[in-house]
Amino acid sequence: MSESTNKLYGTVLIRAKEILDYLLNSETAPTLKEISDGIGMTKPTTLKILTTLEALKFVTRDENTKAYFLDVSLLAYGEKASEEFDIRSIVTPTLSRLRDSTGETINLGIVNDNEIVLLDKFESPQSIFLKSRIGGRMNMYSSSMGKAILSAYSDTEMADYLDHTDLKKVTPNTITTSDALIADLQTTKGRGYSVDDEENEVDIFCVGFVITKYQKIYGAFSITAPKFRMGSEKRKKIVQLAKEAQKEIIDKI
Amino acid sequence: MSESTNKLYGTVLIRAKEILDYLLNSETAPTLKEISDGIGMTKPTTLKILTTLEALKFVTRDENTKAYFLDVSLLAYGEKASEEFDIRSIVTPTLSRLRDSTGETINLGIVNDNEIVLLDKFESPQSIFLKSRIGGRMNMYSSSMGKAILSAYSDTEMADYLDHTDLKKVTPNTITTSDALIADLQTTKGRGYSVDDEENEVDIFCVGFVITKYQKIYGAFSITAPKFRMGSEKRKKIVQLAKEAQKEIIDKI
DNA sequence: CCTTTCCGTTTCTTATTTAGAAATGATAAC
DNA sequence: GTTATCATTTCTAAATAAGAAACGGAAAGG
Repeated sequence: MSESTNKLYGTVLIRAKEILDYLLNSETAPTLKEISDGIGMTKPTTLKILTTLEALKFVTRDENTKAYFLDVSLLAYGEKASEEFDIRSIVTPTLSRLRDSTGETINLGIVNDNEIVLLDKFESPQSIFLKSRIGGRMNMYSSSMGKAILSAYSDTEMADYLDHTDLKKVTPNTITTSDALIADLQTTKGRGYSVDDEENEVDIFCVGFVITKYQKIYGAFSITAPKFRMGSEKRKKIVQLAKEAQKEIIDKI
Repeated sequence: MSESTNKLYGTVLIRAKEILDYLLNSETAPTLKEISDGIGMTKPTTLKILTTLEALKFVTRDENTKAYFLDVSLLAYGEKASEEFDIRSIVTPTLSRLRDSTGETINLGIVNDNEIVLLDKFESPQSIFLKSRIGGRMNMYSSSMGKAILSAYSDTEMADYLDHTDLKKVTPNTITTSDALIADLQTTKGRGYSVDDEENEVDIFCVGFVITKYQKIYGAFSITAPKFRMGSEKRKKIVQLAKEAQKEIIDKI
């Protein structure tokens, strides 16, 4: 999974990223000690990096509790980055209507570094899963958006993907062998959409649709719901609506 | 405007941020030379930092053109950061309805480091301004959201704000003296909303409403439109709708 | 009210890392 | 096929970083 073991320039930069990632994955704002313990750096070093990160507006510190958290200044970078792939402006009206017509949550994702990055979501009024966050990542092999995209991959691309990926179990239903995955993708291709039946998260059922035109893969969208709300009648209806949405989107590209 | 001139730790980190900012403000993906010239660093140093940033998934490089751009991985940090101020979940349904009832673009902003950061926007179907981007920043003194918030500041807070801010002209209409600004804020307070009459961007007229409860200021929202669509009749109607939205939001906090 | 403990912060010095001039490749332009 | 332009590598003096240790200050415990 890694090629060049050349030592990287910018030790401080690498450590700073470790800190940012630690903050990203913290439920509550951590203190210096928590951070330095958490990543195994000494307190002085951690403090110095944090102080600089604060001066650069990457993190903020609560003066009272002395706890650190990510600064909203970071928003700008991510938004700019996602503009490059501006599927969003094309896709938003359609997916927003699809949310209304299905009553379920719609996700929009793109591939980044062999994973799916959640680019946008259109939440159903009845949903209260905050599990996923814009910018969040998930496996391709265990998610409906990922499998929708994989089903559009060439053999070479697929081989390369498998080469760089461990099919680790995420839930009891996760597909963990290349053969099973390839078979599933074959079915997906025939059916025109992918199915994630509690493979990424227990109790959650998704169907995924790839956004592709003239061989180019732009991304995928999915409809997510708790399994009990995805009986076969409902699912049939949702798939129907989603296929129309997919067609509409592809026409607009 | 700066207090401690203590030298900062983490030279590379500071330079890395310069590069990220350069990418943030580039219209098109720049090459190594453009970046190094643009920020006045030597090519070897710039290249080394960029290589590390690429390894850390902060930037991506187009293999063909060798141009760099920000990586979507950055999305996650900003989104996490903005969760801290989760006005958004409270405010979204109301503002989205306000967009529909007014037919104009609604912005949601918070204060960060004496500036307004655009946290979300609800775009009118008829709008094609891409001027503003989520995460983008604007002056408090020249924007309706900023002035709405300033009008809720105490005298001490206001003095501190003025102390840290240069009232620079952004457009011919920008307010550039403390006295004029204070007078405008007085009017704003009486009226219950702020007005930005081409003070931040020519041809653009906005009204701004602060979101505050029990002395705490959560943020502000604004309605933005090209000036020709903001005649006094329309404006009256919009203000009416917005005041209802403001009330509804504050009740939900 | 004193003692202890627990963090955050500062100091200091060796070891590591960096910065950039110069040289070298690679590619495109002429 | 020569030149120009940009990307990349090499190398080493000079700048920076890392962490042990000591310090400070606030809160907890007796």
